[in-house]
Amino acid sequence: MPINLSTRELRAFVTLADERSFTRAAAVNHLSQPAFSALIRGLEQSLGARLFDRTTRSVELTAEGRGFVHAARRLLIDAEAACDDLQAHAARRRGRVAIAVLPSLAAGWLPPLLADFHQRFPGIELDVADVLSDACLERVRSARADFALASTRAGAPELRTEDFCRDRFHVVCRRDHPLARGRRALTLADLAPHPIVQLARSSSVRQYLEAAIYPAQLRTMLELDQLSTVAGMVRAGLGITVVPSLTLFHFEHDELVARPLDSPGLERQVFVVRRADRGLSSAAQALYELLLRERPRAAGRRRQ
Amino acid sequence: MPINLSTRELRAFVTLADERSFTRAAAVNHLSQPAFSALIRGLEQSLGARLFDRTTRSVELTAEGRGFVHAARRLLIDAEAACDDLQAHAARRRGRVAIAVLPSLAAGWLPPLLADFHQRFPGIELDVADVLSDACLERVRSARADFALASTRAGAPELRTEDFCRDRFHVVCRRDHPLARGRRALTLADLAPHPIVQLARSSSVRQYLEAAIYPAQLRTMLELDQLSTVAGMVRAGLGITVVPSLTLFHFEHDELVARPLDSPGLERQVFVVRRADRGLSSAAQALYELLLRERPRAAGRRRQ
DNA sequence: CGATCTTACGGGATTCGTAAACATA
DNA sequence: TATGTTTACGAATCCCGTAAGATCG
Repeated sequence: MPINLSTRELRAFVTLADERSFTRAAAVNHLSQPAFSALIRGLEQSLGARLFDRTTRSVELTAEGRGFVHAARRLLIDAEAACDDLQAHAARRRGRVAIAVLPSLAAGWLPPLLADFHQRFPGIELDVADVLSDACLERVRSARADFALASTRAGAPELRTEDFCRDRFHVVCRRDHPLARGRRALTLADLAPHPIVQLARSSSVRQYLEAAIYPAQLRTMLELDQLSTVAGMVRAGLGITVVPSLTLFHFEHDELVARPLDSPGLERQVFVVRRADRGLSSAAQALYELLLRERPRAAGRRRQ
Repeated sequence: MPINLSTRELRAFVTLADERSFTRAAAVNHLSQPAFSALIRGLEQSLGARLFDRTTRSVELTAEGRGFVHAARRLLIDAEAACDDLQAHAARRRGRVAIAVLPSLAAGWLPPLLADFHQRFPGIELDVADVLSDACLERVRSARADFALASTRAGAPELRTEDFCRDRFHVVCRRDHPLARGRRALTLADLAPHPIVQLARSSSVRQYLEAAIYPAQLRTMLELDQLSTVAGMVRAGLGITVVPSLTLFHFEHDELVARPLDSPGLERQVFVVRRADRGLSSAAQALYELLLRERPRAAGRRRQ
């Protein structure tokens, strides 16, 4: 049967050691003097050791009590620090949120939302992993991320997947390009005659695109690694390109026009993935709700 | 109004985090399940933060609670260590006693008593300063010693002086020396014709002796620093010596005889000196009582 | 005699355990 | 339905504050 000990008792003990008077220490602790006396007596009794040598005129720590004071002070400080820390985390004054987000979302859509979040909760550390879908899932599974925005469902049973938004593909071309005229959505057939500037085969967007239109193929004329370079090439009139709508911010330029591309199955689904067995921290929950509230609505109509 | 927190609550919290079941955790804490549930609820309420996500089928820590577990475990360990330490000190299983004792007492009378003490309280560290009287008092005043056995009263008001024992002087000579015959106490007049082997003028014994017999003087023929050397000289027949009875153990030898020396005022008083404002530690009190119980009774009759 | 700690005691809040209600897999 | 948590409630306990008692300077 282990001992019981409360911070109230420790505080009483420490103040009595400081004040060396039951009357004053009782006042400090907002107790009547007899109640305070009983509190100290109870503490001594449960500890099994005298802490004070008291006569009616003087109250002094015993040698053993003198040693215990230091431990009591430290215990009080540690306990208060632990409570403060807990409360700060619960109140989102401190904490850390780690998320894993597809690069296409992380670059254009996410930054203003993170800025908003940081302004509302300046004490929260943020950790964004802008990695591909599988890496996103792995981060959540290994608890290195609180949740993820990925383009594949999670297979593991400890992960829970929910729909987040849909990402349509768009054709981007120069304003003076034949495809720039007209308002209706384009089809794969419309693209056939035109050479296309694409991302490298290693990119997930390219892989997704090719898988979605299979067995049809696009007329690739140039492969690049960075979307911003693709934009430059398209602006220079080297060709057109096809990209997910969430990356269109790379192509916002007067000389360029984006038109939606309609094709069966050519629509990338984005998911929210989180652990099924544990809830989100208070801070993570707040970011989660913000992102869900501000999620991309209709692909292609988003404006900077 | 600072928060209150008890080890009982922390233990309940930690066991629930471990067991992940109110029923099992309640059993561990020897409480009915509803009472245990109320305990946790009260803890969450006073902390102002949810600690567990509970459904009827599962109990899991919240993210904030997960952080608090570590702090709680450490707090429990620290609190228990502090209590154990206090109890060990009170029970004299641990601790430290520092005393300051006149060299004459420290060398002969003290050792067997310290051995006895150490056997009864093997966990108590002992620190004996075998220094002269003024240094003894200084050690107590500066709290480097719990108490002291000294030959001068303390002047400082924060020190309390009490009688400890009286130390008579003895004449030591060879068994074949003229002074060895007879049983009565000797007087200064008896010593006059005989050359004397003495300690150096810097020694307190020598100073005390000369002050006590002033204006009379002894016929010093040889001065030495160590009492054991004095003993050797006396055994070799170089002369006689005069020493406090408490140092007679240096002279216990078949060839030597000790006879008390009677002279007005020639009696060294030994005092116990301790701080007036604070009590002794439990361990120091035990040693204090042992030394008082075993203090040298009648000078000169003490046997090894 | 005055200041201060301890003891005595009645009232109120807290906490406990039993029993019933409620919720999920 | 079965397991496990929460709610309801009477009883025991604990704790507080007032008042009286004891003790030392």
